[in-house]
Amino acid sequence: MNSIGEIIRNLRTDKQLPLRTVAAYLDIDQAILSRIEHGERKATREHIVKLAQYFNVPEKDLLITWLADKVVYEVADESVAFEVLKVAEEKVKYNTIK
Amino acid sequence: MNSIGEIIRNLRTDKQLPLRTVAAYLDIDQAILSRIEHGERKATREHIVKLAQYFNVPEKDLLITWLADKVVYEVADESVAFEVLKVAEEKVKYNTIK
DNA sequence: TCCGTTTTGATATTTTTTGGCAAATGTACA
DNA sequence: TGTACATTTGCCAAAAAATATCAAAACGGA
Repeated sequence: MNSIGEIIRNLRTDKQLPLRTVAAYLDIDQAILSRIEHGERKATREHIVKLAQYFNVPEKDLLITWLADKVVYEVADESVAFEVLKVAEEKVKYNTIK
Repeated sequence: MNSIGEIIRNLRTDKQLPLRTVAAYLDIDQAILSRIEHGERKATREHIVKLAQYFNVPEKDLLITWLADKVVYEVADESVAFEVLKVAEEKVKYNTIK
């Protein structure tokens, strides 16, 4: 169960690219990309989209992981985390029907 | 499937209390409470805790609804919303084991 | 040790969140 | 309609959080 940061790092290191190169492509400081890979910063949606293109992986997959991480971040440290997600699911279902 | 705002409003109107009174208890402007009830503002965790005490309802229930709304807000408008929540669930499970 | 890469600290900047005030609007009722 | 009270809304200010930048420190292989 990899975090979005771990996935990005794997994609990058598999191609043996330095932070500098990928960061340049994203037009951000390499320090930021380093922090994103470590989960200390959140990537933006644009970053995710660009990375999917850059590494030629399905954008959808990357977006799902990215969003899931954001959701987990919201409920982390909550003892009721699981219940919250269940309720959220019902709400999403309900909203899509309407 | 009521939103946290609707629940708060129901609790308040059931007791026939004006915004002013409840807002004073929360130590916020009544305008803010009005917006919270309409979902235009997010309540803080403290607000939720105080409201549970004030209306004598289980804090846990209110917190779950509050958090679920926040989660739904994160993934709303996402076609992959449901998948995101499923992935988030697995991540939460995985984290609690660790 | 040297060199390229990565991480981290300090700080600046921007964005988001939160709140307050006052005016406008709504509502019930004499 | 007029009045009293409740609610909503627009606009702005303050506080908090997120984000970016730079430079220096730390790391790791040759």
